Amino acid sequence: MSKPIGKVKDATPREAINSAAIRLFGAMGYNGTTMRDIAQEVGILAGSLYAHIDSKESLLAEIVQTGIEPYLAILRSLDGVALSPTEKLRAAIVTHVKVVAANPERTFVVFHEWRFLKEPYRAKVVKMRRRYGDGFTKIVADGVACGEFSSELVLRVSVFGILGALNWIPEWFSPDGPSSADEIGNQLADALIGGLRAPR
Amino acid sequence: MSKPIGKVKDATPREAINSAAIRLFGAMGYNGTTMRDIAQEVGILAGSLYAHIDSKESLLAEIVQTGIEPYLAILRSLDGVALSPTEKLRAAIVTHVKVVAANPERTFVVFHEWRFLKEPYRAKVVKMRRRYGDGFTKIVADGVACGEFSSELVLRVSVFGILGALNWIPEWFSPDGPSSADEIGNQLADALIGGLRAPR
DNA sequence: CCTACCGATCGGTAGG
DNA sequence: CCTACCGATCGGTAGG
Repeated sequence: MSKPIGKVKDATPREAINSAAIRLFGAMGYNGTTMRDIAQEVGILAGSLYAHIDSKESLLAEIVQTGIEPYLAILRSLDGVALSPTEKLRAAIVTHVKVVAANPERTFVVFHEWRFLKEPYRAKVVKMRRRYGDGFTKIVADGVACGEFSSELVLRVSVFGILGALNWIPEWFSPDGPSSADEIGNQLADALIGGLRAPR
Repeated sequence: MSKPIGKVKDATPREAINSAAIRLFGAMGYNGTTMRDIAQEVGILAGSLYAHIDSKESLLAEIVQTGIEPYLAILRSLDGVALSPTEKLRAAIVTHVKVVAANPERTFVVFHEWRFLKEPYRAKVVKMRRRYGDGFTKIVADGVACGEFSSELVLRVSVFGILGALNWIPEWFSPDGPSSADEIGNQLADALIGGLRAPR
């Protein structure tokens, strides 16, 4: 009945190292994971890792960059498609969740550990993240006032949606930004409560 | 014109250590910060820190626990108050954002670094986090189908709200959970797109 | 709060 | 992929 937790499809040593690193970076953080931890998970000695990778940081960089790719692919697949902004936004959200679900651990590393990359890598990742945010911005901007709306309340997801939006605030909030905390709070409340309204 | 970045109100050595640790844990992560980093920021030597704190981990624990407190206070202040669920949810969201704005760095540490705490501390923090989530759940459950709805679109905040909800998914998603990725995606889309609907 | 230091462990390498 | 090891740095302590 218990699922065979698997490195099942780690065909190459490099793949085994990648998936071990994803697991460990996710569970203990990049800086909390040692090369010896990774080596043990793979079943080799620490020094032997360097036959397959250049450095710990390049390993993280590869995981993060490859991990963002499918998200950027979502936007590419929707670009120029004949859908209303509402339909596009729904498609982007639904597909995003599917990509998360296909590999939650990798995604966790992508969104939490990228910031420990140093400069050659960091700039590249920052650009990719910005491109993703810009894609959503464009869809929303395109559809400021069109389409239909229907809300089916589902408690669990709604609450996680609210908490996600709230807990993400420290990632983008700036005291020097254009909106006060009060304005932001009310705008978020509008956006999030809107989704909870029962259809009449 | 440049603001005086200040440890201005670090009256005691312990307060200076706390605020230095908050800055550094936020910028470089708990495991990426050394006691020597903190000591340097405070202006003393590493060993001298231990005249004021017990350990690196207890320092993080104190920051995280104290940092969650004002969030739990939001729920306490709303408990038993005569407001509709819609009003309560708005109040909770708005106040949450104000607490973030009052100390974004501390909040960043609270939501990102708590997971590096080990067991005596960790259980306590997990319980506090759960209590906060439960508070929102109760408000939402209380108001499943009542109140009015009005949406004022503000691009920036809406997009960050959407990305926050999405980027938070890996924190709670489980392949063994009650909903498929597709169900979750559509429920999130309902909730988030609802807030973008132009009022008619 | 400093001097002086500790055992442990880190990322990484040379040379097979 | 292993043996054997490196310089650096880690969290923390003893004794003032």
